[in-house]
Amino acid sequence: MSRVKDVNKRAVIVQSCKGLFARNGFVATSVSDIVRETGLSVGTIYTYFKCKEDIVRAITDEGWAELEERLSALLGSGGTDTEKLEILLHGFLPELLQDLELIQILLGEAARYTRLGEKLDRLTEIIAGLIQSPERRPEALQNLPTNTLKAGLVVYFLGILSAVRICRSATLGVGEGDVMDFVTRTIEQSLEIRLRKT
Amino acid sequence: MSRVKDVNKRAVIVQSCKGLFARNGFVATSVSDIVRETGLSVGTIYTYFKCKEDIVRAITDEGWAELEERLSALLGSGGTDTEKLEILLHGFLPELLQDLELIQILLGEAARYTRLGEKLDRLTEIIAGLIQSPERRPEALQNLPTNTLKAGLVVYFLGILSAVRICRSATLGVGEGDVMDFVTRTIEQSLEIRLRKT
Amino acid sequence: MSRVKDVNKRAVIVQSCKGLFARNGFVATSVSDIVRETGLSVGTIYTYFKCKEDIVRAITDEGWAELEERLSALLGSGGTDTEKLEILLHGFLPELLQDLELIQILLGEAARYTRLGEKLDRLTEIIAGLIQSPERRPEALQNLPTNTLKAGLVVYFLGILSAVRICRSATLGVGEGDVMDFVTRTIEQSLEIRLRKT
Amino acid sequence: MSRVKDVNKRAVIVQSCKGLFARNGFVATSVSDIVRETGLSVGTIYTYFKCKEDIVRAITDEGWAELEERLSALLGSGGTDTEKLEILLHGFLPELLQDLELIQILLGEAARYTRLGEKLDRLTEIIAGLIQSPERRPEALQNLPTNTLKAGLVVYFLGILSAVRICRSATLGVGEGDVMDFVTRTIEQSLEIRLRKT
DNA sequence: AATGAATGAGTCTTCATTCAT
DNA sequence: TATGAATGAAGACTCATTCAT
Repeated sequence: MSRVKDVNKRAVIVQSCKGLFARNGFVATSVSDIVRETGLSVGTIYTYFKCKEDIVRAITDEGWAELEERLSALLGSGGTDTEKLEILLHGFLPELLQDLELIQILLGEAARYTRLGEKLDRLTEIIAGLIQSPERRPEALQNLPTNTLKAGLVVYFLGILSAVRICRSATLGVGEGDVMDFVTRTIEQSLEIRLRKT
Repeated sequence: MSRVKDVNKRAVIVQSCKGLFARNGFVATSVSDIVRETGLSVGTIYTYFKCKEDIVRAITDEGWAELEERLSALLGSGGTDTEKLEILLHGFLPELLQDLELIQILLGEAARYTRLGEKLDRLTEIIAGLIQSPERRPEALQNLPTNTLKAGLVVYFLGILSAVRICRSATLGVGEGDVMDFVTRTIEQSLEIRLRKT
Repeated sequence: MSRVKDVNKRAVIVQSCKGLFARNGFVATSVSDIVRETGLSVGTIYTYFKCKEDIVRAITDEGWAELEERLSALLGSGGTDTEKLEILLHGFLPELLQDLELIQILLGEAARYTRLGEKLDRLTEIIAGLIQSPERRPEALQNLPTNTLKAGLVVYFLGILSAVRICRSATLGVGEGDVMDFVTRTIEQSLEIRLRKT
Repeated sequence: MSRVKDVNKRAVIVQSCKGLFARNGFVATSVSDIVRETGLSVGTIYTYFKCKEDIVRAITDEGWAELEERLSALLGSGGTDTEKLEILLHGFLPELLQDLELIQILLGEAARYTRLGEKLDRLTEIIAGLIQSPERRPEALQNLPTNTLKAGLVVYFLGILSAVRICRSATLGVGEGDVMDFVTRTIEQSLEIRLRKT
């Protein structure tokens, strides 16, 4: 038997590329950058991925899948909708923001290679279901056409991610904390609930 | 006696590159793409810009300056704050969304070459001033720490732009109209005003 | 106790490569093409042959040896020279043309790796001996310097093979049947014999 | 104005590649071989040809066109058919054999990129017309079906070229002179004419 | 000012071959 | 013996930029 395909090496590639792509962009990252960063040989990169594009796809698909898993784990654990929203805000969102590299890639040029539309669709579906559940009272939300609600979720979601992304990379007079602060207030107000502080 | 640099040609380059960069990304656009699109020669491109980066910078700096000008023109014309907000929503925002190419570039990889942070700072400054003016009643807004408000504006601003951008490029179950619908409702509700329909 | 090198596997490699080399050329055929075609592993290929060149050499050497064997078998069976010529034309030549892959390789780039000269020498020797035998009458042939005769045989031989090769790969207004027709007529006429039809 | 596309450089490339392709084959010749041989830079190669294949095509198409021109020039000058055949044998054929590199390429792998079929068709058309003209007496030829005649011409043509090609590259007990000797005799005999010696 | 040929470092990818298992 | 992961040189081709004209 030959040496066996090493899960570690694949992971090293994915991990290095995540940083590289997030920092420099997908197109601007060369295979030799990847070679330098991973310490592997060119040939080895190509035994694990058949082309550069496949690496971004792996990063975003796997990253997103992990995210969705974590989300359903969090939401599947039962509890009232309010509790779930709390979990969403204080459990999921920070975790998501942790993985800014993934976001950077997802929202960057890689959008060309990733089915970002589908991914967002699935996510808004889940959250819209949660928010519009009969348990939730605010009339405003109940009467909102589903598509408008979804659009809102997308605006919020992308807005938060973009804002945090910009906060970190550009010199902006506003920080990540401010963004979270704003988000918390908005949710509390629009859903007429009170969430505990972080 | 030398001919004078031709403003037209510069404009052709800027205009063509705007489309090119928005569509294909900055790095992925080659100078020969630019040559093809403009119908000019390589040499001519380099007569007007000393390198590719300078073209993006011109696009975003000039584009943004124009945006800001338009904004102050709109807001400087007097009127109550509510009227100004209406103008913001129905005059400025659609105009901005018109120039999706600029947005695409601004939020894309070019962020590296553009001082996006500064630009956002200036914009939020203007709008925050408007919203927090004594004339506006909602306590919620009045009591909001300025930084939180600014963060909110950034979230909204980037969220709207990103959402519209994604709507157009990806297949998302939600359209541009839904986004605008959501935005209008949100402003009305949070500012406790009623805006006329588009 | 080690397993013995498997004659079958070697044959599979030779056979697959024959097709591959004939179809795509030697240089243009990659080892991974061979792996795909044979269903064997790279390592196994290298167990049976120490390099790619050795495979062409095996194909052409063994192929040619087989050809020569068949030829001497046909000619050794006795009979008049005219009968032998008939056998040559109707027995050997079609059989040879059957193996167009071998020809393709022999006349193609692989000529670099194969001692084609020697092989031709041996073949023309045999046929020249046959044609110039005292039993053959045509003065023209009898008086022909041996080298001229041999040159003629080479011209015919290569001409026929090349013509058939081209007929099959290019769109030529002339077919394999026409070539055979021509050859038969020529032999009949120059040797003043009458050969039965195919 | 910029430096003007240099016909010389194009010619240098074509000439160098002709040698390279003939000697080493098309696939086996790398662009860096071409760079080394021509003394030009990679980039320059690509300003004159958009890919490697285009170089072979240029070589074979232009080479063949030149050949055809020369042929019609020779044949168009009037004279009896016998004189024309003499010209063909002593004027055209040696000239053709001079350009062995072209032949090498034409008959080699490049056949894949070159419309060799068409080229042969045109050539045999011309010669067949010449041979079958009413002026020519030998019944044998007059009664020959045109396709058989053409096949014969192809066999002879390819046979001669291949034979000479092999003579020069391989160690064969037979030389180019023998080939020419054979060809002369064959033509004299089959056309019942007497050609002057070289 | 305008042109576009020239450049060679750099692009992604494939190659034949080796060798640990 | 059989395997196929590992390797890095080499493959064809493109790039942004320069500069002679």
